Amino acid sequence: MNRSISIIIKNILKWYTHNSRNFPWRDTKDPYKIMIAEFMLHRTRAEQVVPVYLDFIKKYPDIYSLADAKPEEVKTVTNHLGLHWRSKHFIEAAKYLINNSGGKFPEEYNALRQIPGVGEYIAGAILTVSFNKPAAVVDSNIARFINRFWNLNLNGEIRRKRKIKEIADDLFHNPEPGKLLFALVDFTTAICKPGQPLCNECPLKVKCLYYLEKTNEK
DNA sequence: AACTCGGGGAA
DNA sequence: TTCCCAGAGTT
Repeated sequence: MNRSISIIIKNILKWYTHNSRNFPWRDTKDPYKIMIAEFMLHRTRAEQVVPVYLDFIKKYPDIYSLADAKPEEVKTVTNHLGLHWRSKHFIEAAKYLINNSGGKFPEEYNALRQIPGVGEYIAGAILTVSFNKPAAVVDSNIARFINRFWNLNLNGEIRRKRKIKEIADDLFHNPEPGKLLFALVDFTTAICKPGQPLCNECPLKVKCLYYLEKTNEK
């Protein structure tokens, strides 16, 4: 691990101890609950997901109760959150896990990706949060942070580009990858946010190439 | 690589 | 009013 990576992790985790947000899916390592939360969090504000998530978990506390659910009742989730194509993933994922892995979540990336609706991000979230395994987890916020901090100057769907994934791989190769994910998401929502980032409040600015370039141009 | 999906809060 | 949110599937 190179030196700047370890400094970033240290500072982000330190920032997180004073600035963490509380969400119900952060109180658990249950991969089922992590998956449900992440299904709901697709392009959707976390605050908007909270009541829907709590209601859903109360109604379907585990894989088996969800597998027996009525599709029209599960659809109330996307009635509230939009992106209706997601609604089929809930029951399909539960049935897939029961039929293919005895109702248990696999603990490796390629196997997780076979679950309906589980893409690169959710697979990584489950690995890091539930199983404490290193895996690159790149959402739009983390991609933006990486793009800025190393001044990569990438455009378009930067989240899926190789350079971003390589750096994310280094970042998440640490003892607390799940905690780092939550910390990075909060940090990139509050400080290194889209539009104008709050560089004055950023604990990483002295190392950030975006900040250094910006301040040099003045 | 580019496009689409969507209700809803924030600017 | 516009913008865009803890992405994934498809073309």
